[in-house]
Amino acid sequence: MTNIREVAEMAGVSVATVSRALKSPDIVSPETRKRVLAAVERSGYRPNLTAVQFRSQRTRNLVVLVPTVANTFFSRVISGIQEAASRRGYSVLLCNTLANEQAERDYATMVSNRQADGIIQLRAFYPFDDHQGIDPLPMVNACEVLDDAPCPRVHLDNRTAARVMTEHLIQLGHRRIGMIKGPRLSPLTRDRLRGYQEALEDAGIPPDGDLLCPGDFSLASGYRAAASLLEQRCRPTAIFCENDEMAIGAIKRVKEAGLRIPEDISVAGFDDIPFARYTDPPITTIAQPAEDFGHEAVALLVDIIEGHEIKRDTRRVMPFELVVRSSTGPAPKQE
Amino acid sequence: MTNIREVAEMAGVSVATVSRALKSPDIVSPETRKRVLAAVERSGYRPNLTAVQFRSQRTRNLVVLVPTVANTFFSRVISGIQEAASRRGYSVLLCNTLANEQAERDYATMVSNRQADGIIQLRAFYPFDDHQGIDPLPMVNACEVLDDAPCPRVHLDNRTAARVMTEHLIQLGHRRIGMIKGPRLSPLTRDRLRGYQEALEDAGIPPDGDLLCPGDFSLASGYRAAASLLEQRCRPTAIFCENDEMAIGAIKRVKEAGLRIPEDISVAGFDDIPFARYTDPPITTIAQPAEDFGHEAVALLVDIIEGHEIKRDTRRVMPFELVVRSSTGPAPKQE
DNA sequence: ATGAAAGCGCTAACAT
DNA sequence: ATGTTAGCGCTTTCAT
Repeated sequence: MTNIREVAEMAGVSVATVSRALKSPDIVSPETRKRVLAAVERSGYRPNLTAVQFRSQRTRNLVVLVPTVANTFFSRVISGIQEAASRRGYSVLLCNTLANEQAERDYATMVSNRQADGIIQLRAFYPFDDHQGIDPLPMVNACEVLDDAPCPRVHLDNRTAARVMTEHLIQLGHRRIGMIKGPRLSPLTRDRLRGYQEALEDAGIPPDGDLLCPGDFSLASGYRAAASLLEQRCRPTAIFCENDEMAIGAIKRVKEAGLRIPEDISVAGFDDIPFARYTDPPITTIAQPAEDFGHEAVALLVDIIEGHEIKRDTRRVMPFELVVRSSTGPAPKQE
Repeated sequence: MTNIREVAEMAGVSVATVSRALKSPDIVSPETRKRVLAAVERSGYRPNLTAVQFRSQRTRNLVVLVPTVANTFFSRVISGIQEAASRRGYSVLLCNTLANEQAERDYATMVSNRQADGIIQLRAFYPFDDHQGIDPLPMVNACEVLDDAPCPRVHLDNRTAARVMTEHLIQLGHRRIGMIKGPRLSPLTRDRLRGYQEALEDAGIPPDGDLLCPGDFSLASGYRAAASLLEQRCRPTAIFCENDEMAIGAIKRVKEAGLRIPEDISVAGFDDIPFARYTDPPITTIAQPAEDFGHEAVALLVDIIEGHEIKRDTRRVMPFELVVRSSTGPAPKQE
């Protein structure tokens, strides 16, 4: 493997000149530059990136912590992150953490180990044991955000979005609206639940704990939760699921019970994943600008890394959109 | 940020001893080791990974080129890769290439730049401009493989799998079997097509080009292709899709045409993604051990990196399984 | 515009 | 068992 010294010898210049010809071509005379470039070409020289990173104390790598890449919403966010990162000259190290806190901490050490310049966490967990002497902390929290993260956040107004969906259902005449929730401890679940409760309250509908079912964002959990909702003596006429996967699971269960959607029961989702318009019936859901979450997160993180003043409590609240399809309809007449 | 010298001073030893106490604790006296560890603890010292990598000429990073992480099959492969890699002490740099050859070449330079020790390519494209002096080439090609890749391969016997699926359909009495193909130039598409054709031939069914529809593995392309298949004056009684996403698209279109599945027309997929059992009806498909593709690829790649003798033409052919659900059924009676 | 040289933090060969 | 030291390849002062 050719190194910079060999190129310098070939071109008859010093290593410093080779370095300059490559990094800041304008401060090198055109003629010298040409000779250097020729030598680079001829020798097949490639700068040793580990040496560059070591020397310059910058890796131009970004660590992204994602609970699971096997999720159509996150994979869109990731695409957005990669696009924005490469536009700014950064590579991304994608880490599938399966929501494992230890794995997240381990990956976060890549930053304190200088293997990466910053970190984007897509889950509500703070992976640094402490600041480890790094300040400002090169981290951005996006999608599912921590209430007290010591770093900028990019997120949806989940409360309002859930409220809008619930109001849509109420407007259709539903009064018994079941909810299939996400994981217990997630702030996202808490906010969506709050929005749902507020909408009910505003409409004067008394809350009913029996209508709340736990889920974990998986297809199977939606299926199971729907089963328990349908068993109730006075079953809901609508089910609001905290994501589309669970809505798909719920739809399957509802159909197996011989009920029609939306005539007998409405089902709503959240996220607007590509599959949502291919189900039977297509799912009414909340669309989020997934790629833009990635763009924003990268923009903020790179600003931090490059030393721009970014306040710790910066927030970007992304817009959402209610997408009405045919899985929701008027509440059935009272029997 | 503390460095090794400061730790050495704190512990009253040389930097070499600190390095040894951390890397090979057994060759350092217990007492010294204790003092070093205490100093490390007290100072919050973390080895500078870029320095370690630079010095040791090894990064313990693996580059993974994936056409799109937004794919339930690939994301399982990725999970398998990450699991196997971390078990062996490697990190993975996941690169979403969107099947862009230039992006793949760019990422491949991370290996020649020594930012990574090896590369796993999940697509049938060879991303190195030449061997760039590296030999044996630290690359493994998995999932969709190149016929003439100069490196080990991990793949399915796509031809046989497609043949098995087609035979399943033929056994159900189908004679007009449409096929929704993947992208034109993919070897995977070619092999699955071949298996389909062979099964027809064996059954004495003459080939009919009109039954072949192009697709691109997306939901939308399955929908479109099914539309064109249904328009034919003598439409197929079964449609075999080269992946489950296209099958889901096709199912939607078939239902919109007022046809019942499988009574009027059967639809089969490939991959057995999680959604496949949640569609209405659930999809008959070919299951692949996605995570195992990742495990195998990592095992081979690490062997190459660590200098074990691995033949260039090594192949691992992974098993598949026909999963019969209810989207396929007996061919309708002739009218 | 160019060169000489220091040094980033670490590992490993060599010396003790 | 421990210390001394060279040097990995590069960038970047500081001279010229």
